[in-house]
Amino acid sequence: MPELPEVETVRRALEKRLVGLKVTAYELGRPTFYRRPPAQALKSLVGSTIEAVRRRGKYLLLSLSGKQELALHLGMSGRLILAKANGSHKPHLRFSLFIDGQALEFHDARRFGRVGCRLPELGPEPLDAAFNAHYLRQALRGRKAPIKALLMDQEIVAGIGNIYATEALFASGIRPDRKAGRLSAGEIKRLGSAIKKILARAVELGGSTLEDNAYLDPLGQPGRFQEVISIYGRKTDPCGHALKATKKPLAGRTSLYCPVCQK
DNA sequence: ACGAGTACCTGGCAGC
DNA sequence: TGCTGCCAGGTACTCG
Repeated sequence: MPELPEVETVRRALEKRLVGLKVTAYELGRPTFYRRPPAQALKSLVGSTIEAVRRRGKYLLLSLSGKQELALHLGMSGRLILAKANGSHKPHLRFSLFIDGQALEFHDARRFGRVGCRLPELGPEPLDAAFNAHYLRQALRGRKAPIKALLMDQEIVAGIGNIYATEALFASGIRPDRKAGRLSAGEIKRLGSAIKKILARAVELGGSTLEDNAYLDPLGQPGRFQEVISIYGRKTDPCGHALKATKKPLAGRTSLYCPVCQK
């Protein structure tokens, strides 16, 4: 599932291959009713040059000449693929941008992705200095929601989803259903550092590609963070303890933890 | 303001 | 084997 490390990996690949090139055409995939890509927004890009590829949280931003910007969210199954410009016609292709002999294709089986969307309010980037123990303490103060739900709240910190929230809580020894406002200063400090460490490592390894292959980079390469994942999608933790799921889902998500290592 | 719950979509898989 | 039904996920919405 694309979270910050996966989107950042996509960003780097596109930046390397697309900056300075011109959009020559676009094409919509098979018509759909649910979240149809806005043809107008794509059309207005034709003739513009890609000046930068940026990222904010899980959003990818194509900055083009003429102050144009196209925001993309991959949802859970969205995939950006760089292909030869003759264009493929896979069933889940939603649109293609033709860029100097290449095609940038947006495929999205489950159609949770968004194109040409406006960015919502987003909290700090977790790898920036502004995201630190002090900030996190302020943000969690008095909150009664489970800590995992707040880690996945994009207004508190941008870019974390189920995989990295699960891993960060395991690494800092905190149960996902603890009330956020009840964490000690020490726990918050550990949690903040764990988030930074895990996300930075995941970016280095090119993100996580789980068994379902939901995520592949624009050249079709899988990430390697799944090789060092401690508990997400596993049955036992690295010590061999059987993992448990919380009784209630948190923020609507099943939540895995180690009943021995997480307090 | 906050927390909980739900709809949206569809491939894949468990269970019959 | 073939079917049904449920689950996964992020966001935006509603409701209390």
